[in-house]
Amino acid sequence: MRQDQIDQTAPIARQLTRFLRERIIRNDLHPDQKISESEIAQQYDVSRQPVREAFIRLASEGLVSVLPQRGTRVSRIDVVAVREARFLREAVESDIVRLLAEAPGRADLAELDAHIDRQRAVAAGDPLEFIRADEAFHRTLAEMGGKAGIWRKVQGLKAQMDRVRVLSLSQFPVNKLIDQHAAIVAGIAAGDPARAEAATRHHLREVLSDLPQIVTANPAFFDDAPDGDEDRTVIIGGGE
Amino acid sequence: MRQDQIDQTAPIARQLTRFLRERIIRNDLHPDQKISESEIAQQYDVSRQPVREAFIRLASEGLVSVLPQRGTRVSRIDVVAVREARFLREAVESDIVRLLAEAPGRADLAELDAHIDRQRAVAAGDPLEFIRADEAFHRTLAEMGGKAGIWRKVQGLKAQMDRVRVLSLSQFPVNKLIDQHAAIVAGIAAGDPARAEAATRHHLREVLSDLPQIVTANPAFFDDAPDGDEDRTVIIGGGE
DNA sequence: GCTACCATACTGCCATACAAGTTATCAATC
DNA sequence: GATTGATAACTTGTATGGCAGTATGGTAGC
Repeated sequence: MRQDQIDQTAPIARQLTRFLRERIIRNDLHPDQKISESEIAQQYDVSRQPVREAFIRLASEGLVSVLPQRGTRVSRIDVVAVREARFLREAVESDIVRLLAEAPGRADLAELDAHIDRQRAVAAGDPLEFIRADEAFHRTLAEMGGKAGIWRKVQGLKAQMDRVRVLSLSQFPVNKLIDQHAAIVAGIAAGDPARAEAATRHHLREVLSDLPQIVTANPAFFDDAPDGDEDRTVIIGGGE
Repeated sequence: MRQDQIDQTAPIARQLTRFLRERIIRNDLHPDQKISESEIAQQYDVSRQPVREAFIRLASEGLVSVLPQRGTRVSRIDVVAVREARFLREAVESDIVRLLAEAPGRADLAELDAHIDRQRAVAAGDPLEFIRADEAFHRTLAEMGGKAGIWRKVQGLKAQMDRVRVLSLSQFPVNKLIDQHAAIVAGIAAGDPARAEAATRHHLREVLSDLPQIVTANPAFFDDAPDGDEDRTVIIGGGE
């Protein structure tokens, strides 16, 4: 059914982390679903250990929560984290775009146009495919701006955001989003930092504009009082 | 030498995570220092497995970086992450303080005063002790504001910030910081949200004001191009 | 003296086995 | 029928052994 296959030569735990993360985001593993180490291990025909390590990584991203001796379950979507991720993206990406607009030679406009063409091509097809194209577009911007490092940092938080996007796939105003992408590129091409930045902020603010409706439509998927991974309450150990 | 002792009845891996995190923050384990699973396991007289899992957690916090088949070493301090953490703290805490000032009954002023008294008591002693008191103060604010959940989320990022604070301990203008704390409490007590918020922002902006000097004074501790934990470059797996 | 090579001593990674705690099941008892 | 208690079937946690890949030191060959 799935085509995610383990490559025995590469580190298994990290592959599993990627696979499971994707399955959670695309809602193949849905919130509150219980997943056990042995169950997943059997599915991928590996031992329990790498699965366990993947769980630890996913737990630190807030995608699953492990209850000692009781089980592991997929976390609900943390609305607060989603808003934070969106906020962070806006801060980072608007900065990047401004940079690109200020130094015209830096951005490969032809490549950006190609990205937009691709988005239009898949707009009518599989929504997941569009999200991938969208992802590639934004990542390319970050790379051109020389901010690939920061981009990767944001990704961890972005996973929560992507889960929401998958949920809202059906009512996705895809063409509008593509037009907004085009507007960003146009701002860069014109060498107009203010315009490019404004277009980016506008775009990212609109992406989750329908978050409240999605939450009320799928209450079981969201959580208002999420439980963190472990105890970080005291960074510098108590002395008394 | 150390008093951090493993409690065999509680989950070992999580205890180790806490111990090692503290040792990194307090610079007992310094940047670029190589640490191996077996070495740490021997120190705490446990098996390698929980150590390994602690490493994974610390890696996802950016405190160590594991190089497959090569070794694990303490990460340098990521200046970008430090700034981000400070920024996030300002956003969260100024919001919390404003909330407390708006609803006067909410904050236990006596407890806050007690915190400040404690800070003055330890101001001249062990600098680490002051950081703990400071930490407790800010955490209490978050709890009173009912934002303990968000607070814990920020903690993960804050670890990087704390490392810097430990480095700058000697030249810490401790009394000034305490006065700023008092100003925040005064704002809350007066029921003046704007004043309380301003005091908070001013305080948090000053905490790392000497970051540049610290960086130039200890260049070996900081890194400009940190390497993330693992590959998060593609959230939704490539399809082409 | 310099380079290429090989043995050795590491490293992190994975599989397996065992331990300890939690939940579910079901039967005996009131 | 409702409650209680033992037991079995889970769960995650830990310990151990062996594996493959990497750095290191020394040595043979040039």
